[in-house]
Amino acid sequence: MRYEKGHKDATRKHIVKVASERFRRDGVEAVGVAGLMADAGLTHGGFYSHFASKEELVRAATVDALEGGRAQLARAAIDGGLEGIVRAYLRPAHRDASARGCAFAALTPEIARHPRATRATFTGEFKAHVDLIASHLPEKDAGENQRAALAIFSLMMGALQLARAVVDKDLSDRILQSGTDAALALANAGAVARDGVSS
Amino acid sequence: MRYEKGHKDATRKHIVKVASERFRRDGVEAVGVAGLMADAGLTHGGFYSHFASKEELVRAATVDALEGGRAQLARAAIDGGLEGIVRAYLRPAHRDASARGCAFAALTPEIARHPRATRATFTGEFKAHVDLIASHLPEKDAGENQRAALAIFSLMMGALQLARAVVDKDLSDRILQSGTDAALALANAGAVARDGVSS
DNA sequence: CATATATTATGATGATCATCATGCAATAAT
DNA sequence: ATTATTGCATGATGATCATCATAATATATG
Repeated sequence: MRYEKGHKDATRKHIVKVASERFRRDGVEAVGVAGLMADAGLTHGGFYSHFASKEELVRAATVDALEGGRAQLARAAIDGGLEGIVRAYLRPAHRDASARGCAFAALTPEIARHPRATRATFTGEFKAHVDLIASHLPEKDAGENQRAALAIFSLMMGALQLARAVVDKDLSDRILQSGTDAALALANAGAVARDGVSS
Repeated sequence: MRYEKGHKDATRKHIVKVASERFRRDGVEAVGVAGLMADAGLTHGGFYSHFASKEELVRAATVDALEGGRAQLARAAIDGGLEGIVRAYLRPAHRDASARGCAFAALTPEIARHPRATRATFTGEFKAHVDLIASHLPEKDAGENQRAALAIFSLMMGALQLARAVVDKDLSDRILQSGTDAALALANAGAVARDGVSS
C-alpha cells in the first residue's frame, strides 16, 4: 500500500470537514469540486475515489456539521438548560461565523431542492435537533413538547438567517434579541394553546 | 423603431416575472441567464440591454416577488387580521408552491451571501414586511410591536422553510401547525417579556 | 415607398462545472 | 532489495456559466 494504513480515511474526513465549512459559507451550489479539493490541499482527480458524487459529499458534510452543532447546543444546555441553547444559538458571534455555524440556518432552502436521499438525511438530523430542544422543556406530555420544540427551533433558525441577511446592524441585533425573548416566552408558556380550526 | 413603443418595457417586466419564479423555485445560483431567457421565450443575447448584470435582475426579481407577497398578506389581513396573515403564510398550499411563494423563505440564506446592494434592497423589503405585521398587532407602543413582529416573521419564515425541506409529510404538517399556533400565541401575548441580561 | 433606428438574435469569449480514464509515486508486503 | 498495490495527480470530457460585440430584422418615421 502506498500510504500508511488509515491515510485514506483521514483524507476523507478532512475533505468532509473542509466541505462542511465551505458549503455553510458559500452555499452548496457555489462550491465546485475542484476548488474544494484545492482548499483541502489536494487536486480534483482523487475526489471520486472518496465519494460517488458531489451529492454524497453534501450528505456527509451536512451530517458532520449538524452533529457538531447539536453537540455544541447540548453543551450549552448543561449549565443553561433551554435558555442556554437559545442564547448560544442567537448570539451575535454565531450570526457572524456562518462557516462554523448551524447548517440548517445556512442551507435549509437549498437542501429543500436537493434529491430525496439528501432531504431524508436532513430530516433525521432535524428530528434529533428537535428532540434535544424538547428534552429541555418543562415536562408536559411528549407530543406537546415536540410541538413547542418545532416552533422554537423554527423561530431560532429564521431569526438567525434574517439577522445575517440584513444590512442594518441595529436591525440585525434587534432580530436576535427579539428572537431570544420570543423563544424563551414560548418555552416558558409551556404548552402553546392548541388551535381548534383545522386549516 | 423596430417594435411598438413600450415593447421593451413589457419585455423587461416579463423577464423579471419569469426570473422571480425561477429564482424562488431553483435558487439564484442554479439559474443561468441563457436558460432564463429561453424560459421567457427569448435568446440570451438581449439580456444585457435590459439589465447591467445578473445581480441587477436579482434585485428587480426579489423586489417584484416581495411586493407581490406583501400585497397578498395585506389582502389576507383585511378579513382575518394578523391571524389571517399567519394562516395564509403557513398553509400547506404555500409550502407546496415555492415558485410563487415568499421570496424570503426561498432565498434568505442565499441573499445573505450576495453583494451589499442586493442585501440593502432585501433589507428594505424586510422592513416593509415587518411593518405590515406590526400594524396588525394589538396596539402597544411601537417599539414593542416591532420587536414582536420581528419574532413572528422569523418564526413564520423558518417554519415554512423547514416544512419544505423535510421528507416526512406528517412532520411537515406538524411544523406548519405548531408554527401557526406559536405565532398566534406570540401575537396575543402582547409584548414579549423583555429580558434584562444583555448577551 | 424608403430609410433610420430600436430591439432582439447569433455567435464567441474564457472560465468553471461534475465526472472519469489513465499515469505516477511511494510504501507495504514479500 | 524487489515487486505489487494503493492513493492521489494529471489531464481531458462536453456542458454551462456570465458577459459582450456584432449582425439581422421589423416597424416608425420621413
